[in-house]
Amino acid sequence: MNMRSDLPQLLVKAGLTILEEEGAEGLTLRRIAARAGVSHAAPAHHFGGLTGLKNAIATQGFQAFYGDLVAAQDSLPGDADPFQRLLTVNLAYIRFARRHPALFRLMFEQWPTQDDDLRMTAQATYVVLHQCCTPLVQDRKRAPFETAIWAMTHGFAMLNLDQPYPPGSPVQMPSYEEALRLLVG
Amino acid sequence: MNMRSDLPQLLVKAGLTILEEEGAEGLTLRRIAARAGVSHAAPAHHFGGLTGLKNAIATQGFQAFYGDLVAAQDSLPGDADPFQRLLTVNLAYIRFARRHPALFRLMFEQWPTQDDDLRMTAQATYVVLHQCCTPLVQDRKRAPFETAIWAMTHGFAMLNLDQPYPPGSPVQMPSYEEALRLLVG
DNA sequence: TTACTCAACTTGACAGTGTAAAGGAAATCA
DNA sequence: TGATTTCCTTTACACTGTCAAGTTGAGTAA
Repeated sequence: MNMRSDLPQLLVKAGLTILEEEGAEGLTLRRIAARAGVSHAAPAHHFGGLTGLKNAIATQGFQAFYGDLVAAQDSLPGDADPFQRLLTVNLAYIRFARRHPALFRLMFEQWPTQDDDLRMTAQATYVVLHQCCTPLVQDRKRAPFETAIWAMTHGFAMLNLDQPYPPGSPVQMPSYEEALRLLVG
Repeated sequence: MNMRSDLPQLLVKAGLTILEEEGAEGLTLRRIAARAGVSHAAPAHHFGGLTGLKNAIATQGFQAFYGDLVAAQDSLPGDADPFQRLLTVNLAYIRFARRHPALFRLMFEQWPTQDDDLRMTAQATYVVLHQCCTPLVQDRKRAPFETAIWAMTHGFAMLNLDQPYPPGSPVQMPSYEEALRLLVG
């Protein structure tokens, strides 16, 4: 083990910081390395290249994402109304996207990959949504119902990424609850 | 007017071709210029820089997108079932995204911009969806209903961009009809 | 015709980018 | 001790966007 305890983790963290502060354009091997205080070739050594580092950053992003969703789920009592639980979790989904637009974009750009860590971390996130949907399925078919909810939430998040509060836009945060109600019934 | 009739249009077309053939990574001022047979600084002259050229490409993309949606709408007789009409248009939406994933991503990345051409072209696209939703609103509130449908369709398209046909994924093309049916009733 | 203007490019230079090869330094191992 | 491996640096290279300056050629006015 080297003097600095864990350079890969340090690099991922530097990448996340840059992503928040400067957006996707600033996410550069050399700038990440500079912020971590190492030479520009160090990241490539640990992650194989820019793609590998992006995958690692996306993986960490999905972990934080998962944490937010679980926290939202746990913020309600166990006997809470299933609709309120689903709404709360999905609003956390959308809020994460709005708070970390560059990271959110990166996550779902890197998502289709061979990287097993990234794929499995992303899949773990979906389980939360799946659990929230289950008690609401009722007499519907499970798969299309889940698909509809996930797609609607993800689309809502995507369309609100960079246009946070456009007055005339048909997509606005407050209307998500009504939209979800239309679907769940 | 120069010998070559319309270089800006030629550059946009070259960009679209590169986007289809090589994806977003190939979309470079210099490669676009090379494919159009001009010097590497010519694009910057006409579009002010890479951003301007990307905006122009995205605008053209939205025009093609609009054309696909209108064609889908017109493929049905005037007295067709409103649900079938909405479904047909939305499947065209999703199919466009699947056929041109890199362009689709670019379009919605450049979408939040000051470029009036791009913004207005993109907005024209939404009108098609709006029209298809109208006869299905019934006793619901219009805005959340439209939002729900658009978000679901867009999310579906996004989640199917790069994972075209994953066997186990909860998101699959055939299930969109069922998902839409859940929402429209 | 001649001189001027101006838009449409080209050329050249520059800082910044990812990647790869080679080297070094220090820890680990035999 | 000597050899090896891991971690990282240095160096080099091709490629990128942008900028400034130069070129070209067609129109315009005198």
